[in-house]
Amino acid sequence: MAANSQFAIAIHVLTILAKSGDERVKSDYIAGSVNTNPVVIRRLLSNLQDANLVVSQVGATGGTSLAKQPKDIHLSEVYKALPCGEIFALHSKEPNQDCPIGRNMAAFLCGLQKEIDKSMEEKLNQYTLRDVIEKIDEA
Amino acid sequence: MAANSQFAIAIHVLTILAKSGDERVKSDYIAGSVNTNPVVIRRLLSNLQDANLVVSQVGATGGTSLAKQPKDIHLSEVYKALPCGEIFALHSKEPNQDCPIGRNMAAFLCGLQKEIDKSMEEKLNQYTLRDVIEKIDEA
DNA sequence: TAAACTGTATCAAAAGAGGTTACAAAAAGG
DNA sequence: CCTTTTTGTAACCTCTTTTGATACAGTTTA
Repeated sequence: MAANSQFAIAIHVLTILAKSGDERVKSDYIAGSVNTNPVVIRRLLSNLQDANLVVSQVGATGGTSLAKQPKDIHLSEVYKALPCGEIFALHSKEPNQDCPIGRNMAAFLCGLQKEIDKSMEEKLNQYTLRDVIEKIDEA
Repeated sequence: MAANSQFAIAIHVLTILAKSGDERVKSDYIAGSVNTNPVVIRRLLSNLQDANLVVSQVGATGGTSLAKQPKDIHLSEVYKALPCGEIFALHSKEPNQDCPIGRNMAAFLCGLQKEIDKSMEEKLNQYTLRDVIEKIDEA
């Protein structure tokens, strides 16, 4: 499949919004920087809006701006706002339940998945959008 | 996409091999427990073999067994043995290089990706195949 | 009322994963 | 040395997911 790049694009989009301060930014402009279609951006913004990270306004002079200060937007929030799947998938077909190993495998893997998710979330929680901007500015 | 479940299946397969000790196990048998096609299993075993986790033998009476003790197989090794993609993908199309944000985005994301990969690896390194077997046995 | 947006539905295109068949090569056993 | 069994791999198909694109309704401003 085309790999899921929504997290990467979300960081990009939020950085643009942060740089624009209170000014509303149009999906058309963002699409130009990200190099994709405006609808792709609006779809993504819709998710970010559901998570209260951005605010959009419809109509002429409409557009989107951040809902909070960059220092208050943790990358973990961004990740959670998106419909990303799990780190690794469980079996696509259920294992053979006649086999004692197959029978208990799913529960174990599910627990491991949760643990990894948690450690990833902790990692992403160490960074805010402000950190991202600083790193990009010094580059 | 059909999400990548190779890691999950790899753990399953290795657990079967561990339980079989020195006895060689045929891909047909493993496929039965995992509930998939033998070729899918052989493809996966090929990766595990490249990483020196298992040993296969061709020919009649052939099959596969572990290359080391379960206690010496860390889940991080299993993960690294597989051609899994990154945790999150970068932009599918390169961002607009005329935009200063787009220009520096890739480098930042790439670094973040590496950091997360590392913390995931550390997590997986805490478990060995023996731990898996113990957890499954007590279930 | 016209123009400029967002929000969404719908469809097409591209890529990846998993399943299947087929067959060469290797080993074992008569 | 021939038959059987099994791995290793290539080739192909299908299904699913993601992304890109078009279209259009609804909203806001002027």
